[in-house]
Amino acid sequence: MDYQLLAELLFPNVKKTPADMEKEYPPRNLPEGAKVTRFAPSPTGFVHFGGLFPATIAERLAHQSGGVFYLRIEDTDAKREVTGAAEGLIRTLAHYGVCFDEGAVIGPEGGIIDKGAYGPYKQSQRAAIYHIYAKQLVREGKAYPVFTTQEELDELNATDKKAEIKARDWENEQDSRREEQLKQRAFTIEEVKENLATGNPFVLRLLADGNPEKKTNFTDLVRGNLEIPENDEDFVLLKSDGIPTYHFAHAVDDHLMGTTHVVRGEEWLPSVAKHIMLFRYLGFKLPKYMHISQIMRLDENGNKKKLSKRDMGANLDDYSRMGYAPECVCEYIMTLLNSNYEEWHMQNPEKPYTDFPFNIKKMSVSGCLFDFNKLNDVSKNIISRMTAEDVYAQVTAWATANDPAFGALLQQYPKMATSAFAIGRGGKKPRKDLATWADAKGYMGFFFDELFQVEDSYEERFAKADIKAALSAFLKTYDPADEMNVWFDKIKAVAETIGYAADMKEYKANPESYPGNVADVSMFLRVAVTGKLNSPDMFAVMQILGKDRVEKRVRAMMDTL
RNA sequence: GGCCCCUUAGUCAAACGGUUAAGACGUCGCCCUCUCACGGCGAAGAUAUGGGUUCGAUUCCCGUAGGGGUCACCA
Repeated sequence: MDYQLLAELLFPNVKKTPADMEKEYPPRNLPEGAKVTRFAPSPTGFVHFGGLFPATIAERLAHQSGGVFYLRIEDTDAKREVTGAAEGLIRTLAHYGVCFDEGAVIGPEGGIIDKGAYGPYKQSQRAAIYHIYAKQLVREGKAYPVFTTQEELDELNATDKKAEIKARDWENEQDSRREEQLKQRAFTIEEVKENLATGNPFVLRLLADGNPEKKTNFTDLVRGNLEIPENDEDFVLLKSDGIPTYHFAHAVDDHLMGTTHVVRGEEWLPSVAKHIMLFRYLGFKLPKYMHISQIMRLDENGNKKKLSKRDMGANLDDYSRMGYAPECVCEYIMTLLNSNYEEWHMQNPEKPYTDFPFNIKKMSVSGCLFDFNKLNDVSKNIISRMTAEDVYAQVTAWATANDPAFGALLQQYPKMATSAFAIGRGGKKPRKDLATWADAKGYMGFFFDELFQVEDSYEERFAKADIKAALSAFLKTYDPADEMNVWFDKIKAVAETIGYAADMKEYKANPESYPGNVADVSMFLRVAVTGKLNSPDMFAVMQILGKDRVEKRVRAMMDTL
């Protein structure tokens, strides 16, 4: 077989050589030890929560080492591409603090443009580059074409690949596949000419020289030394539309763009043998690989399952909608990525997570389960350390987008709302009431007359007459100018006037001697004023609500008794 | 089904041959307390399993089971 001729027949328009490309993409001028990493999503929809893991790791590795972190859009499958997905993806990642030094960015008029000298960063714009290497492989007898007629191709495209794969008979597949492969390898130049003349499309396949009985050693930075069988599959390099598959694009792009560390999901682990072979065929240096475990969820049988598209919390944007602050999600991810993060954070509570010395060696190999409890805990801690002004601003921004009526109230009464958020804030032991901005409404919505309603009711063991008497007595002595101690002494006095214990210790010593105590009286007031059995400090609440509101609500409650 | 990866409490995880097997979240109890939240103290709760190697195994090796991934002209 004349491979030189074959290469010319297949790629008549390709004039450049790999050597030309090396000149166009010179090695990066970076300090010793600097890592070049990338995030390379395909624009098929939203950013998956699981995608934030490799993205965060890649970002940390690059920026901690003084290297480069870039974004490459892997849009090689036109069928699955969703318009606008790439832009959405960039925006979402930026929201989570994942920012790129180079690569695809949103242009001034929208759309994706390039930034950096190693582009284009959209694979659909790199077809000519891939063809240079494809031609080279053909020339060296390492790749060959397989033709199909247009009708066959249409038929192929019409089938549901996913369903087809599921229905496959794996047990008997092996031999027939091998046979088919050998048949496809045997062809003549004349046949190629004929096919080209009739305009039949072809895919370019790699001529695999591996023996799956033999194992290659491979070192993964998180998983350690692995033994993997050599590749013997003539996998597709170029699809019939001339666009490369992931494998081929990965090799060419990561080589040309100077990627030193490939961070990707563990679903790529079985493909590593293919990549090792491809890099060898192309004469490229193999980058270092890190295969990250998937994030899991629990299915209805209690088994771990990959967090998939449909699942709650799979879409990163869901967290914004649920009212989680991005830094809370990021910090939660850090706790999963490096288990010593929490310890570090306790010692450095004021430092941002980007100051944490992220360490590959501390990464866990097994896939972890998503835990909302932990996220909420992390989140409550972060929010508890924010100022009331910040909380007000964030809650207002969230509510304006997600709960407009509530948002409008927050904007209408900024002072009252901020004061409400200030209760128990600051100091060594701040309250931890909010895990999400969405929690705010339930926590302090009662401050607004527009939202106030009596949600909880009194226990039946309390005589309505007692409650009414207590509320009435309270109104007689209530003075908003009182200090807290004076205020509370008055509550105690109210308790006494209706025969309830004013002193809790005394009450606990002889609970049977009293129908109730001062805590119960406080509860009568609390329900009247906040509509709930639980609320922040009553004194602070009344201070913020003001005399008119307090009295109005207490009177309204008395009318219902 | 083949191949690959994984396996310490409900969850996330320390312990890189010798510990009473850390810690955090969650759960429960007690204390503080005008409720809740916070905080303090405490409790329950784990090395999947069977064999080796070793004076000694959570740790090393082999088998078994379970879980996950993958086997496209998808990434």
